Amino acid sequence: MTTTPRRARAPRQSDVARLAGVSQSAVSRVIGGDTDAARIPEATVRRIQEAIKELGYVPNPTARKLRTGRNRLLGVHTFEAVFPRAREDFYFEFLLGIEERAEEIDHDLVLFTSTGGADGRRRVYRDGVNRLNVADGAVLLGVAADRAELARLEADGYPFVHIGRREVPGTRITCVVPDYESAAAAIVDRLADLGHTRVGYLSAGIDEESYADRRRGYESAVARRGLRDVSPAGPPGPGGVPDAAWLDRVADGALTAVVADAEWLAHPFAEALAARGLAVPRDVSVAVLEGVAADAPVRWDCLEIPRREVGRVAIDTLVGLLDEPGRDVTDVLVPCVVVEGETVAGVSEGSAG
Amino acid sequence: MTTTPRRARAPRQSDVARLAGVSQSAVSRVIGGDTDAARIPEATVRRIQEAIKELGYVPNPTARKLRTGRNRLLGVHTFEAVFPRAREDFYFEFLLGIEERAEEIDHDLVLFTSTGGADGRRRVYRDGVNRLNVADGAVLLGVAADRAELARLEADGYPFVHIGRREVPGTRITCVVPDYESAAAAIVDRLADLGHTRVGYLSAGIDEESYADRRRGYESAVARRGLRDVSPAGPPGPGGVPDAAWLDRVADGALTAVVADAEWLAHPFAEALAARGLAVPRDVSVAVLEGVAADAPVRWDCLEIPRREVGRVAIDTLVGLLDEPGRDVTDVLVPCVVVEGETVAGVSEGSAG
DNA sequence: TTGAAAGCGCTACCAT
DNA sequence: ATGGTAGCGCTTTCAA
Repeated sequence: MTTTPRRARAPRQSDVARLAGVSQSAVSRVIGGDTDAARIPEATVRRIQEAIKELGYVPNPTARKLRTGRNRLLGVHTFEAVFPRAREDFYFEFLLGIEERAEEIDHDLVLFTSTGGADGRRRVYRDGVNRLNVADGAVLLGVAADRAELARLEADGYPFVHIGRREVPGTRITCVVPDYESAAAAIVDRLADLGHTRVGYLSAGIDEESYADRRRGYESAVARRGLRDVSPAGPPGPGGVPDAAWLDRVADGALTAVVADAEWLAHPFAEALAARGLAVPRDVSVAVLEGVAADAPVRWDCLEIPRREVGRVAIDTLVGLLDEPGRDVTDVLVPCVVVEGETVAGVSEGSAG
Repeated sequence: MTTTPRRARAPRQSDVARLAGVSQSAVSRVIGGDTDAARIPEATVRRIQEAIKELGYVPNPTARKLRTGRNRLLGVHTFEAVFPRAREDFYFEFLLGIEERAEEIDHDLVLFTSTGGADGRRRVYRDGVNRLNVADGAVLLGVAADRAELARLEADGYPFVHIGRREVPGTRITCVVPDYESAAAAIVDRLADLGHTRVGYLSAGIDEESYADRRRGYESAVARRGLRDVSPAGPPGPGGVPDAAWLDRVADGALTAVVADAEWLAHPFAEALAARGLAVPRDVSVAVLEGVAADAPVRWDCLEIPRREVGRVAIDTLVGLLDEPGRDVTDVLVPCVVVEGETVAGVSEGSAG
């Protein structure tokens, strides 16, 4: 048995060319499948392919990338968590969609993992080096995206898309986002269809784009349907309990339906109602504007956030950006599904007014 | 406000050089920190750094890699599973160690994710292309490592280490492995120290290197300490229940201690003993040659597999390979800790003999 | 139909 | 101390 020397130099196109008795460019063309443009005779192609096989030649992706700017590598950068850990549920479905779609379109994925700061937050730029640059472009995700880094990436002309809306003043970044606005509006429409005319919005008070989207959808639908908005004035107290004065008004029949932008607001609200002798959905309907685990204690009417689809769309959007660098896409919306649960009902006679 | 043209060409060293009024190689030297070798005056260095800042220059890792063969990118390839899922995941602790160490030595990690086959198994080679090639080297893991791929990688001279021993005939692959052999021997030594002279080995019958390691450690220690080996003849029946005839001999006092190479063998064994009126560890001591969850129903005497440390060592070994391509490392052993539980005791008087 | 050669951005050698 | 330049492996234009 011949002992292969360890760490032998990898064969290059020129080696293949020499063995096949052709020029290096011929080899390149055969590998690139360019046999149409410059018709290479069957026989030559075969000779080259044999040489490739004999030498065990594999193209060098680095050289390819340097030359063409592409290497069919897409980066994925998450701004927090080491390997998907605490937020594993949050990321997981997105990642599945990303992977699934990348593979369908024959791209490889590169997951950038290293943190970079002692704070555990992940950075794109380390010592001024854009680590993502080895990939053709990247999908970024993370609730705590660093806006300065996004802005810099954008200024550097690095192609990327962000999952979740992120607005950075003076910058147009391409985002792929669940369409919370339409979903919130659809829920209000449903309430209106069921006869509700006085509704309220329970806000967690989170200052983030996706929550603004929900609120906007709610407000536009309330206006469009001519409903009366009877939302509490301020943010909830600790534990998500709403303002007591407002609760008393609700107990007096000030509204018949409430929309909460987080599940953890709905629970204390329902309990506060119960304490006042009201029941959900008999007296007040409640809908939640986010996804709720299937095994949750209460089957809230809620949203289903199409995480997987968002991941897939992110890949397609990114590749679109790569193929057409001129394009200026900003938001790509992915529809949410409204899930009917057990907490929304028609207006009961007693509370109609 | 000036509108930056989207997707502007990234600045190169030559741009910096022009702006600073120096040659491109001077720029390269400043960036490479080579100011010692070829003393560049303070003033020049500063001018160059200003130009770098003004232009927002960042080095191109692809070009770097093409030139030097290194880009401080280490690949991680897992042969199965999509994204590392839960904490309990087989991979998780290894990955933590890998990430931790890579970061300490200022390398970035690239997680190769895409499957490649319809079977869901991950491949290194796809259409003959070694996808790992963008990284300087890689750590591979996976219980179902494809030996053919390992052999090919090795033949191609690609630098990699494998976590867990994998033997491929005719090939010397570098493995980082928990030292099961020593650990198994240490456990037997402890049993011998406690007065046990007749012992048995419960094998799950898994045909894998790490199980062979355990058995070897057991057998060498048994021989060295002059113990009598009273192991069951064949593999366990369904459910891990050992051969009944052998159990009867155990009930007759044929041995006083047993070592199991999997936790799921220890349970049915203990139950079978109980059915025959024997107790663990009163009559028979039992040790498990693998890690056991801290919250397991029985606190077995067992091993603690240093997964995190294995990950760290894998990185160091890999980088060692990169720095000294000539070296021919094969197995790197990482010590296991023997965890004392409640299932091993000294030989009781009644069963001594 | 095929080959020669330029050049992607960088590092390092060899001049000055 | 600094600059010119070769060349990493590849794709692609231009000539032959």
